[in-house]
This record gives sequence, C-alpha cells and structure tokens, in this order.
Amino acid sequence: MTVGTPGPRARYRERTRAEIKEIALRQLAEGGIGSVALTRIAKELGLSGPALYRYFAGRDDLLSALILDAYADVARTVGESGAAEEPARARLRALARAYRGWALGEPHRHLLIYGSPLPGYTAPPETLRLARDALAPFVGVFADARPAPAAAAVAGQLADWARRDAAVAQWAAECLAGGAGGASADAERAGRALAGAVTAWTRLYGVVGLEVIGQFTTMGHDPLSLLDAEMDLLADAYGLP
Amino acid sequence: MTVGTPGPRARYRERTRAEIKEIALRQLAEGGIGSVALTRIAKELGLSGPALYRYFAGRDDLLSALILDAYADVARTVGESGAAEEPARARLRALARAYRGWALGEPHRHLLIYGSPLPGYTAPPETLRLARDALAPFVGVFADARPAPAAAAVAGQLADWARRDAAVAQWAAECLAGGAGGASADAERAGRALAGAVTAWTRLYGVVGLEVIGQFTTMGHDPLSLLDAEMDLLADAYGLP
DNA sequence: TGTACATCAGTGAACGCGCGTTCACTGATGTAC
DNA sequence: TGTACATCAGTGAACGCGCGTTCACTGATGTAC
Repeated sequence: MTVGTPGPRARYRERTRAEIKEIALRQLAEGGIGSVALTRIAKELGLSGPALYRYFAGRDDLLSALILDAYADVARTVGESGAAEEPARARLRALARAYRGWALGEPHRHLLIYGSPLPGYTAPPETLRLARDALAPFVGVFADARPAPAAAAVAGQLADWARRDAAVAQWAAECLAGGAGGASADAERAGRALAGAVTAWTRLYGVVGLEVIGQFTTMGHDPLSLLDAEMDLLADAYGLP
Repeated sequence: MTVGTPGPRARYRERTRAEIKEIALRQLAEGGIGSVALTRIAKELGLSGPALYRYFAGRDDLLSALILDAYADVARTVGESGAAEEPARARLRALARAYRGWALGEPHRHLLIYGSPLPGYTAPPETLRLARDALAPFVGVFADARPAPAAAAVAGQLADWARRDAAVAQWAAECLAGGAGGASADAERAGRALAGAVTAWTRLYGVVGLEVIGQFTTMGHDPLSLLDAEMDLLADAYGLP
C-alpha cells in the first residue's frame, strides 16, 4: 500500500471518526462523562450501534481519543499564546489567560482531563508527553528565574530530577532554548525553570479549576483578577523581569 | 412529641442511615460516584432495595448527605488544626497540611466535593455555609495581612464585597476576632484577610487537587515541599510574621 | 398494669429504562491483474 | 478497459446486565389511655 495520499476510503473513515467524536463531545458537555453512550451516538449518526465498532474498539477507546485530543488542544492553545509578549512576566500572564480561556470555553474538556479520574480507566502513555508539551511554554518563561528562598527546596528537587533523568534534562534544555538544540543548560538552571513552571501550573489550576466547578459563584471577586495577581506574585517571587 | 431524648426507634434509624452512608462511601472509594447504587447497598445490608427509601428520599438525597458530611468533615479537620501554632505563617502551613492529609487519606471524598460536578445535581444550600466554615481558619491567619501590590486589586474587590453585603462583613469580622463578637473590623481589613484566605485556598487546591488526580506521578518533586513553599511564598507576599 | 391503636421498618412483585458488546451476515466499494 | 476478488462499512438479532423507583402489603414496635 502506498503511503502518502490517503485514498477515499481512509478519508471517509477519518471523517466519520471525527463526527463520532464531535457527537461524543456534545454529550460530554451536556451530561458529563456518564452520558457519552455509543448507542446514542450511533442513533444520532443514523447508524446502528455495532457500526461504531468499525471506528473505535469500544467506549474506552473513544474516551481515550477525546482525552488525547483535549491534551493536544491544551498544548496547542497555550503554546500559541504569548510568544510575542516581551517581558517574561507578561508572557506568563498571557499563558495563564490562554489556559483559562480554553477551560472556561470548554469546561467539559477541562474536567475530562483534570476532573475526577474515570474509575478503572488507565490513560494511554502518550498522555504523559502531551501533558509535558503543555508545560513547555511555562518552562521557557522561567529560563532566567531567580527563585526566592522559600522556593529553593523545590527547585533543588527538580534539579536533582534533571540530573537523574537525562531525558528530562534534555527536554528542559529544549524548552529553555526555545526549541533549539543547545542542551548546555546546567541542572540547577533547569531545576529553577521547572520549579517556576510547575508552580505556575498549580496556581493556574487552583484558580481555574475552582472557577470551573463553580466554587467562586458566591465570592465577591473576579477570578481573572485573582489569576493575574497569582501570576504577578509568582513573577515577583521568581525575579522575572 | 418530647424533644431531647431520641428514643430507641430514632436511634435505630440514625444507625441504619449511618450504615448506609458507610457502604456508599466504600462504593465511592472503590468505583467512583457511578458505583454508588442503592440496590447494591441494600443487598450488602441484607435488605431489599425499596427498604432504603425509608432512610433516604432517593439516590440524590443520599449523595447530598455524603456531600454535606464531606464539607463538614473538611471544616472540622481544618478548623481543629494549627490553632496552637504561634507565628501566623506556621499556622498557615499547618492548615494547608491538614487539608492535604484529609484529601490524600480520602481522595474519593475530596473528589466528591471538588472533582467534576455531578450533572443535573444541584447542591443543597447548606453547602455554601459549610464551604465557608472551611475557609474561616484561613481568614483568621490573614487578620493582620499587608498584601504586596500585586494582590491589592483582589483585596480591594473583596473589601467592596464586605461593604456591599453585611452578612459577609459580619462573618469576616467573626473570623478575625476568633469567634468573639467584636465586629468592628473595617472593610479594608476584611478584604485583605479574605484575599489572603482565598488565595491560600486556590494554591492549596492547586497542589493537592493535582496530586490527588495523579498529575505529579511522573514529576520529580515532593508535593508536600511544593505545598509548604507555596504557603511560605504566600506568607511572604502578605507580610505574615 | 393492661390493652387498643398508630407508627414505622421492611417485603415482593413489577415497571421501564439504556447500556456495551458479540456474531453471523449482506452489499457496496476499491484494487490488482 | 474489463473482470475477479478482497476489503470494508454497516445491519439485525441477541445476550446479559444493573439500575432507580413505585405500590400495595405485612408484621413488629412503641405509645397513649
């Protein structure tokens, strides 16, 4: 079989897969993960139930596809944002706002990957790489960070991690160099940048996650202001320009 | 009917309700919320299915009871911790660690109240008060906070909130006075304390929430160190002794 | 102290529902000669 | 350019499952006189 041109059958197949995922996402948005049902997807597509097994090995396989798509979408959305901003702290704000925009726009997809884990479901291994991709832009922001004393311990732990695991060290170096190959960054520097990125991510998740599940509805503050403040405080604590 | 002594029937009733909730919690821990099934609870208790309707109006009512219990448990756990610690920043650490301990010990209950919301389920109104109770000790910690400039906007918003809503103002005053009646605290002070408390809560949730759903399993840091660092940085930013 | 009555726990049968998945098959579509 | 064949989308019937909830009822337990 020739590689390259997909052929009409493969194209049709991809289109149907996409339609199935589209309907599944709608069900997810409307009734949560428990409402994603192959039977009803098939009916909506005008197909019989078993027909879906031509496109997905089963319900779990479909959910895996949705999860991987969501991770990829997050990485893309965050990765595309804020690259132009000049001071590092402005870039940090932009990254955080980009994720918030995505999560508020598609809360069901945020919850799919960062809500309650599906019992009995084990995520496919690609998930790890994709989750890392979303973190990469944050690592870049903290390339020249000088953490406050309170953050030194975490930075040290992550530096040790980079020392122990060569793959991690290389990944961090790539993030720091903006994708170029110069992997000459030392572990200390990588540790500082990773600490900043992880902390940015937990703060971002803290604010946005609570906002998505509606825990702020009775509180008298604007979640966006809080998010901006959190990123600014982090920029302060890590000495970002 | 005399109030006071419960009587043997009421006591038996309460015991059975407690047993039902116990089994439901075990099902929740083992298979998530979708696994909480009245039919199977009844079977485990040696009862027929419909018998449970003597104790709970239906599945949603049982879930509501579990949710309210969880909120109350959080408030109690956090409230009991760290009161003795002297410098405010040590108290803050203790509060955060207390919640983390609870959440890691009973991740299913953490997820019940802070994971994906149940579609179609609306929480009973008592939830709000109980959620506030859990925040109260944090407000006390930030009684004399002097927020960094980056946090001023949020503190201002929450001060406005206290000005607009008398009930909020009084609640904040009670938190600041440690439960005493002296509600003379001004709105600015309440706003600063509330801002600190809310921020502490989002940071705490950020770290613990991600830890519970397993997002740190591949990262080379100790989540407890990160949590401590986050609370220390917050104490720095809010000028806590 | 004894008795009549109200209260309440619990049962069994039944309703109606949707779900994931398997299997043997039919018919259309693309492909190799 | 035409034909034989393999591939693949899709069907219909069927299996087996557990679930929440309602209803009319029985029998035990507590309570008021």
